Amino acid sequence: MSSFGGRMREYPSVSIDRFDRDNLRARAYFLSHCHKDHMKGLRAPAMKRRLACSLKVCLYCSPVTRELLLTNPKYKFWENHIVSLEVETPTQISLVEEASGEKEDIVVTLLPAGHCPGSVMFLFQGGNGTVLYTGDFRLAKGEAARMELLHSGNRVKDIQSVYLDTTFCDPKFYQIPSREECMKGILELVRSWITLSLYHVVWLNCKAAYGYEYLFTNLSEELGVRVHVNRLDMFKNMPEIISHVTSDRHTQIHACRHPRDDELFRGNRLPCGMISRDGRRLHIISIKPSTMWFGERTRKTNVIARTGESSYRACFSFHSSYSEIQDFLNYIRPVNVYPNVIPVGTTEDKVIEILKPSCRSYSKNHELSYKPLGALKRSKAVDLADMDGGDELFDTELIPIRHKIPKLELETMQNRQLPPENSQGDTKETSYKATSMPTSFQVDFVECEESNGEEEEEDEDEETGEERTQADVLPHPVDCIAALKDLERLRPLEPACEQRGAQQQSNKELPKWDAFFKRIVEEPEASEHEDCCLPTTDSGEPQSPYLFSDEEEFSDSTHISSQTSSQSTHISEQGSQGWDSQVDTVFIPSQEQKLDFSPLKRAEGRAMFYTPHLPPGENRTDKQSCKPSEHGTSCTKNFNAEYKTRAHEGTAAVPILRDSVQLQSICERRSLQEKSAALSPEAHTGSQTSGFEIPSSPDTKVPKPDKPCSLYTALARGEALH
DNA sequence: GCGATCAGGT
DNA sequence: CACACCTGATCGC
Repeated sequence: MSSFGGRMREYPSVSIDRFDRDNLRARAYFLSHCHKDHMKGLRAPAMKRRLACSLKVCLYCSPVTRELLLTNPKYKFWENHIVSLEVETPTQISLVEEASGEKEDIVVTLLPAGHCPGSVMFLFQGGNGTVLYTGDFRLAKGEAARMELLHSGNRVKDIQSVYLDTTFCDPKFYQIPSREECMKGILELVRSWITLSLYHVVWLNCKAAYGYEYLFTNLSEELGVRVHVNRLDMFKNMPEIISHVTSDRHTQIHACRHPRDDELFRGNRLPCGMISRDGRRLHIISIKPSTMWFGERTRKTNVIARTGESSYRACFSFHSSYSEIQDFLNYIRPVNVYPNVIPVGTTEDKVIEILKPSCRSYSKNHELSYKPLGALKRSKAVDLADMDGGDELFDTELIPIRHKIPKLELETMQNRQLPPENSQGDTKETSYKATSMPTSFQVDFVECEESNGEEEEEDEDEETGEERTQADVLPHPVDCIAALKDLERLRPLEPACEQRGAQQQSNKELPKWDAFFKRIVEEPEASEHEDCCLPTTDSGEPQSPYLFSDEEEFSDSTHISSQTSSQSTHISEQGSQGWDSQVDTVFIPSQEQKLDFSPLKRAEGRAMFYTPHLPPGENRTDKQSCKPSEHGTSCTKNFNAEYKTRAHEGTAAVPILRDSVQLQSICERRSLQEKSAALSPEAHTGSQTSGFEIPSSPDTKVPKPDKPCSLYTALARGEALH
């Protein structure tokens, strides 16, 4: 639960996700998502009075959040004060103190947070530096690297502070199966049950909260069975969701609720009271989404656990795991980090201890005590975030600290079998691995991900720190626009790709100095892409016996392995649902495309319920107009057409225009990428494994591809497994 | 009567 | 485990 007080140190005149007490005096409000613990005070009488006395004060949120909020009559009084901002569209906001007329301009950018429909992070840029408020988030490893707007040019922005969702910032939540893994497990369980007969029904025992929608839509899409829910009016303007849920009880998948639903279930009844049309007895199983995690020493097991004759738990998390948080923060490397959540059982100090090594402020203060291995030192490097516009001199002489991984390129890497767009089919695997790369890149990358050793870099920082800060600060709208012009600047794709490849290798080749300090199981950055991701098997580090223990996570449960989901979960930008299928550049078998929950992809047009109102150029409409045969121009046209300055009545929110030439280059690049994908569709269905591959224990056999389904079926029937 | 807070539940 | 929510009791206005 968020304990964020509502205000950031850098921009105290705005309040985020808290609307009581001092926050009542804020010049502007921001809501990251529609969960009650982030809406404290939002419908209080004090806030009602505040709005009644001000024509100008506004609540900024994503279009989906606005929709969800205003569907609830209790929040209707906000209607004329809500400004929805498009995701991934930098927007200038004037913060005016109404009494004095004092004014401060900031630029805010909403970034997809992957927590629930409409959830976003807020990136603020202004006179006091760049700060990121994550709200609640679930981002897979590498997703920060794919967010264009966290970067300037090819590098991550110089971020002063991150206000971070630390819900699972505890090593005991080291790893949580990916969305894809969890979805896959649930899908197969549901499929195995409801295909037994029309009287076999599943009850998804979901909490009353937004965030399960992708579960419903994917089940519905895969199985052709809509999900019964109590209410669906809030989705009336979200066709991607509403087409997969129903108010008709006569369906085999239910996510409806009742105050005594558990009790009803024990009596073999559904919360909605549905019985079969002919009076025959229903066979109901319940699946309760729960966060199952795998601590650093815990052997990975399953995403589904049987907890009773007709009861299952399915792994499901709205929040990033410990290792996902680390990955995120290590990529951003802010100067400061402030936890939004102090999990029970831990303290703020402990959380900060964990996060500090990922912060530059800490690295500076502690660099002398952390010089364990000279070989791992980074070569001279300066983070020129936000300074690179035209600084080619620096670009050639200095090695950026953290490279953006071009979105499409990263996807390529995650798919592993896919070559860079310009390489050829047969040699694709070797072509990128064998590509030479500068040593400095290797060194750089090792440090980016593996260490907190910042000595050399920070030495450099000391000298240039001021300029860096200055460069990142956007004190004036004109400067903002100038800086933002670089947002989409794209560098040749190969280096980042190679870096990643090389990093995967260097993970294995270089000493793991981290292990000298903490007995943490190191997670190879590339583990999501490894066939076997037992974290420590590739290091010389002594193995914890627990790692290979056959101890089960759940003492009295039948397990369903998630090995079924070892195939690619990558989905190209061409989706398969509804509107997507009409696009003439669909290359991927639909089966492959449906299980993807990357917020980035959502933001790109598979946004569906998360970000249905997409920024121009990122959405399906643009994709459609961006066919390979006509790449470039049409996109640019769309961009320009849609990027009109849009002044909100009574507000000063203005989307920042982007450079159309750069936008065109993006379109062209994406089109090329699509072409490339089209040429090698088999690559998408290759042997890529997701991050949650389960290693076999010595006495187990790996089932054949068709086996898991029969396992699920047997489990669903309650049969014993052997 | 309403809201804030807390305890207890899922 | 913890989440995000609900209900009910209590208190203050």
